Amino acid sequence: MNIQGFLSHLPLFQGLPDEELKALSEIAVDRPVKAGEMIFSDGDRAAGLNIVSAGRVKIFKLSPNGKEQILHIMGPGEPFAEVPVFQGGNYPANAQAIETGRVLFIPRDELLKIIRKNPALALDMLAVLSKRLREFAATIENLSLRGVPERLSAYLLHLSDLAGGAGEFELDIKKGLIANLLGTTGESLSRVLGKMTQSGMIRVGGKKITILDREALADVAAAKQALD
Amino acid sequence: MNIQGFLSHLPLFQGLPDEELKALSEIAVDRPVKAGEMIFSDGDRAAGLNIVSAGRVKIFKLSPNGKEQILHIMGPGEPFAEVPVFQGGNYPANAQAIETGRVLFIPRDELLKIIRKNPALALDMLAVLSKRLREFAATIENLSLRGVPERLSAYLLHLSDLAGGAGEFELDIKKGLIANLLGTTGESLSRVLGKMTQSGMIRVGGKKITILDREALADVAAAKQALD
DNA sequence: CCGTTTTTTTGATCCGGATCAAAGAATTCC
DNA sequence: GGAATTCTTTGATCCGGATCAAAAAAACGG
Repeated sequence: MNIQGFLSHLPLFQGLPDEELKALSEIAVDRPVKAGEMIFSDGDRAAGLNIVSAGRVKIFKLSPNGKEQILHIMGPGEPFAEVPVFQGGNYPANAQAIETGRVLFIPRDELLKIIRKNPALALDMLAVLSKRLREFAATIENLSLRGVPERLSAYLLHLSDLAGGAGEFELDIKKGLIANLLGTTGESLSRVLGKMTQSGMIRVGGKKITILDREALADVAAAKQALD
Repeated sequence: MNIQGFLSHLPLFQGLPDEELKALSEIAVDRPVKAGEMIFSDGDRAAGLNIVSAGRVKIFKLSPNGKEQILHIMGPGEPFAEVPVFQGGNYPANAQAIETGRVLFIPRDELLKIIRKNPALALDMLAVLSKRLREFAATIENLSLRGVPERLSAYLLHLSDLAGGAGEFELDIKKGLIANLLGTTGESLSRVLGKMTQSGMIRVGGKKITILDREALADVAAAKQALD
């Protein structure tokens, strides 16, 4: 498919003149990635902006002993690794495809050139980074100040919201990944889901989650009510 | 003192034409804050950018039961609360003066207007936000993947670096605050400092820290060596 | 400078959640 | 569609670090 067409639909590039889009699309490279393939590693020298064009990508940190903390899971249309574009230096985390897909790459210099000429694009990028900062602040708050039950119930409520407030929805990724995203382990996640089921807040059937008592779940998320 | 002069020395506003600086300084408000005074609270509607002009300010999150996680400690010349400038909405955390000082405030609309006209300023802001994202990513990594001894030794080595690599330096803030910045408690911090002293890595005299075995401390920071 | 308040240290205990191990489900892939 | 791999659950145990309590040390204010 056509790169320029793809770029023109991204929120990030709204309002960018066609000629700039064309310039971008001519230097952009859209490469296929296989599920499990590393896209870059923490500390690698960074040369530009990446955008998921198909599939999904996880951005994560690893501990010396192999524990993983996922920072983001990016889907089609989402840019990642913006930081080194504006700061130079190297990638601050690892990126790996969790599904077979494609990743588009735009070299740093070209992008900066176009940003310098288009203040609107600069403001869009500022908004993107601001959004990431808010998400990171929430993650820090979760890790430091909240327990696993709080984080998980908030996550489930969030998924429900994404599904239009539906009482029934599918987990978007496998449970082990959710655990690493929430800063816990698969085992703990499984146990907490079990407790939520026992206390009648949810029903779990494989990847399908049914919220039975949204009120109670919200109370757990807000630490107003303990599980168990 | 003169606001325009102050602004003109900030890295953020380097290269901004005098006329723009003048415009900014005319709408900026520099107000005194007392030690312990709240500057804004999490969730407050945000109306502009803040910059510490004297003293120090802590940016932090609170848990329902009062535990505090410090996100940043900002000193003179450092901007804070940039996020809502580009995203709108409300402040994502609390800000409180930890020393008597002054805080300068620039209304959002004016700042945006000037950024739109000055791409260089936009790129500077992008670099500032990128730096914050790197710091947050490091904080998430610390909280999720590293223990208190790792975080504390890295923090001490960092302070030593700031002091030009000196083997002896002063803690810049009181120990309870360091604990909250590292995501732990005063008690735990005290115990870890005790162990580091026992094993001969450092000497502690009130706020004065002497690094006796930098090598060992670096190994603890990298989780290559356990304490105890 | 002395009494008061705030910080820091030390000790004892407790708890959430990680880890280890193994069984049970669900996917994947010829 | 059946064997193999990968995920998830469940059970038992362990450990880092929080919490509670109280003493000791510093910092502060009059």
